[in-house]
Amino acid sequence: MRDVAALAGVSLKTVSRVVNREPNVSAEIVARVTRAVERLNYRHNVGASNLRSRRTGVIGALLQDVSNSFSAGLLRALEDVARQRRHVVLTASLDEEVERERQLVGDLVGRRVDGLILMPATRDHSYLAPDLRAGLRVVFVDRQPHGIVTDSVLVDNVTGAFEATRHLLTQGHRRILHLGDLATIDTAQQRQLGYESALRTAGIRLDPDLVVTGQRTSAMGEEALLRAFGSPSPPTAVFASRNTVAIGAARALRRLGLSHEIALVGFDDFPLADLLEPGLTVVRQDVGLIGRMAADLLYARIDGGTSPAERHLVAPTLVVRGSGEIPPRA
Amino acid sequence: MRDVAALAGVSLKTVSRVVNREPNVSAEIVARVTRAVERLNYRHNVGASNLRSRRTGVIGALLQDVSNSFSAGLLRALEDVARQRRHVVLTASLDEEVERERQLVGDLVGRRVDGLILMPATRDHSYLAPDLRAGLRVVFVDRQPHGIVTDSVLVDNVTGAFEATRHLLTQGHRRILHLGDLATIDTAQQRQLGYESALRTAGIRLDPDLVVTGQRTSAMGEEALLRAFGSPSPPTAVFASRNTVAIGAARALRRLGLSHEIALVGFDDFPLADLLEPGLTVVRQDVGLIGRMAADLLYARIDGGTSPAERHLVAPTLVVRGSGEIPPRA
DNA sequence: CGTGGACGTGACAACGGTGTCATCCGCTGG
DNA sequence: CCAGCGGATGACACCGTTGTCACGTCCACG
Repeated sequence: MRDVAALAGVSLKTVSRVVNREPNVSAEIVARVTRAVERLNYRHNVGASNLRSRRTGVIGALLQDVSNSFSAGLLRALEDVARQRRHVVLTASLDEEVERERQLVGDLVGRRVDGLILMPATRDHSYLAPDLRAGLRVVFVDRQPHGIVTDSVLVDNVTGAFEATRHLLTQGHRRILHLGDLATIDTAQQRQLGYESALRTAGIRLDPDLVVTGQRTSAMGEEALLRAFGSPSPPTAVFASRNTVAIGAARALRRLGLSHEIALVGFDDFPLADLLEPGLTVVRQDVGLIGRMAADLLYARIDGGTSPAERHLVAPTLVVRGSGEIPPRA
Repeated sequence: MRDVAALAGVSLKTVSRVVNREPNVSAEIVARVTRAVERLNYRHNVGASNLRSRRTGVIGALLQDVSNSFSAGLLRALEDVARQRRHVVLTASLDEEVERERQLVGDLVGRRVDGLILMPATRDHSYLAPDLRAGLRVVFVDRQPHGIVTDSVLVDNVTGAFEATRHLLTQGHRRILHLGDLATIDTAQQRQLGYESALRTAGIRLDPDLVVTGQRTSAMGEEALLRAFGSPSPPTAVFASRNTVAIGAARALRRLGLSHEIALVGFDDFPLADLLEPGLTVVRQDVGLIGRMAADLLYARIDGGTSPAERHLVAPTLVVRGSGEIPPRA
């Protein structure tokens, strides 16, 4: 920058003005500085600039796993909102690891991100309190904040799971297997709640053998389903509480030759669910919408918004495609 | 930091030493400083630190679209390598937009990223030359650098497409529809080359009506396929040069009730391809491997490596699942 | 014709750290 | 006994910008 100033015959401050497109610089000087910038291949140092001006133009996104279609879709939506502000996004995957979340939050705060989108792996978020007090803006996505008060965008998992289960009950199913995620995860608990509540509403006693938790990967889902069908009184329908697990379940049913005999409903849509045979009936969460809402909340804070923390609940919708409409075997 | 130093009764420099875990600080002082850091909720300002120490611990990843499974998988692999260095990743999607690439590269360079992974949207990369001369490290992924010399990790698209096409020819197909991506994209050209070369090798004249380019989305692929099957002499097999397009093609075949009559091979695997009916035969690129190789190349440079630019070619593999093994109709 | 205000520009001190070097101390070895 | 050396600590300049304020010029207005 010093060189640019020298070449253009102006002061550092004037170069700064031109580079930042500040008003009240004469057209001739703008031209001279611009020429010098190009001649010298000058690259404005954003980091140094941030140091003085106290905003980095970076938002952080700590998601579950960016290679999963849910997180990836969310990231993309965040990016699109950020781009309009000429902001940029720092991402990382937490993989449900508590320690990693702590460490990455610390890192991003140290980098003075302007805001943070968090899909937490932890259950207790009070560790964020000091940073929040110091002005950190955080929006939780998909999972509730515990122990602190901050904005969040959540999916109504209870209702979604309730609807999914009721849909199966309506077809006449009475033995519905629930393949649940890690019991420590907020959303997994809520989905199980919805499942149980639907059964209760229908006057059906919960069979603990029909609830399997701790399912994460498609391989686990596949195995769990095979196991359930090895039992003396197998279920006639399956409710998988996660996209990967639903995929595993579909794969297992295929192996057993039961794709058209056993009903299956998944939580969370994914590309191609419509192309399976039968098409997979799912509860869909609108990732694009969720991402945009979260980003909008965050930017409202960044713009100085100071209203009480908001909690937005997005309603999932049941997408009927065939797999969930199979009646129980005679 | 000043406050921490005061509370601990040491100099700024000593706080800096403790925070950076430098050796040769007495255990007692480390303890005192650490206590002060905690008491004051001090957060080390990474940006300020970078200013003096000239490395940011950030790498940039400019990909095609982070919500696409290929880019997302790549990103995840990059992230994993970066994490081992305690580095962090700035990501953005280019959507094949030339101007966006220019702008984002400029932004990331301005932010002084330690290195850049680029899956370019542009065809001419000479605009990077000044930055390269100034020390920027860039590794190209999936697409070749043009007009500059730098590391790259590419997939052998010609061979992949050749194999895919030959596979169809082996089943006896003679009229193979090729659904290609934008003709401006490197990989799309190569795939078309592989397709043509396989036909030539088999002694078959290229029918220009059987080559459709400019296909990007699944909707476009679906439509293009329907159009092709509206013609008087429809193809008996389809080679789709992109995952989204293959999905669209599969959807169209389903609509036409031809899933089991017309052979289909796609380029680029995706989750669930095995669960379609019939399973989708694809040419698979190992995203995890590609990502890791790219990151390793980048870090070799960041570590000071100064060998001539390397060009790595990853061989794709044909994954046989059923859709590609359908013989032509009698 | 004097004065006040808008405009264009620059000097200077931050921003929050770290590299460099000097200083002091205790210990080793000739 | 002392030169010499390595370990622990601090002073200070500097990293590349921008906020603040001061200054000079020009013009409009009473």
